[in-house]
Amino acid sequence: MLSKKTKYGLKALTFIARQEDDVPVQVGEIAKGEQIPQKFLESILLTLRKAGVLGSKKGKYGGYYLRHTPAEINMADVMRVLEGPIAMVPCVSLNFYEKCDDCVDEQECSVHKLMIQVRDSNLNVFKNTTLADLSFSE
Amino acid sequence: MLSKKTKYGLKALTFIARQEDDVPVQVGEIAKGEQIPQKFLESILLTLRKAGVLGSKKGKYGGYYLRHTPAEINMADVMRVLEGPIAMVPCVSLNFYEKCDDCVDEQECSVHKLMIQVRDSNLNVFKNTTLADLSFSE
DNA sequence: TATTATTCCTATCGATTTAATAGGAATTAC
DNA sequence: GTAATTCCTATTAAATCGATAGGAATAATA
Repeated sequence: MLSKKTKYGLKALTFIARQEDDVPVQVGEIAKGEQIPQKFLESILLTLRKAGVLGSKKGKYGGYYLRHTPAEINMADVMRVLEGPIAMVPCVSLNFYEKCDDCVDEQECSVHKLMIQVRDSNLNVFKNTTLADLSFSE
Repeated sequence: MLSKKTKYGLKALTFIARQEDDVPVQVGEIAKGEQIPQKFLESILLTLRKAGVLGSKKGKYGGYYLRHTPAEINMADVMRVLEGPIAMVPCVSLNFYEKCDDCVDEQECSVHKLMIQVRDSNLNVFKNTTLADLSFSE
């Protein structure tokens, strides 16, 4: 299951990407527009900012803005920030690899074999989908 | 993350598929061979039996066996039994569709767009991978 | 028929994760 | 100096996960 955190995060990014103006978008505005609990959204946007996806302006009339153009923001990066590793098991993760305790021969492990394929297939989707693809009708 | 339930279930299926003989395989044997808590494995194999993937023989010298040949068992079916719906959100699930509460226009929803692609890509992998692919070296 | 070994079933438990809330500090525009 | 906003930390309630416990039902075999 996709976490609410990721769902909200994606919606918020889309909301910001769809803004015409160049002024920062406020959390309250996004929360209202996308039906997201404001305090929860605050923490999510904070995470995205710390990861370098969003920038922020503090104080009155502050808010969040994209650090790059929507077409430059790919879902592999975003998903890693919001949802964690793309691989379903650590033993096939490119960025967070960990050996299984139990597994004797990784190459012979059926789970490993299957999850390698799932990882590749998902990575392909995420890498080739940008925030622009999600934000604008084609 | 892949649940332990699914991981153990896949390993157990592979273990059974690799058996030469035609005699039922006992839970204890699989648990020992694959380092899986026996009681936990019991409940998993029960689930697989109720779903029609495995058959069982009760009583002394009983155990579990595949209801079909490994080449006939595809991962889409197995994953749905063990891990639940393949889609990451109900609004893109083919077998368990549910409308989002919040979402006004499904076609315009960024999450929807992305998750459709993920579903298709995963489904493609799962449908085209059989237990035989996972169980035997090529 | 008694014994033994196995699947089958239900219930429970502890730990972890998730989703959300609370309260206020720090910062900035005006 | 005031109002509005992001930023930070802590807490909580509910759900899920992984595992365990105990025993009923069933079947082989001596």
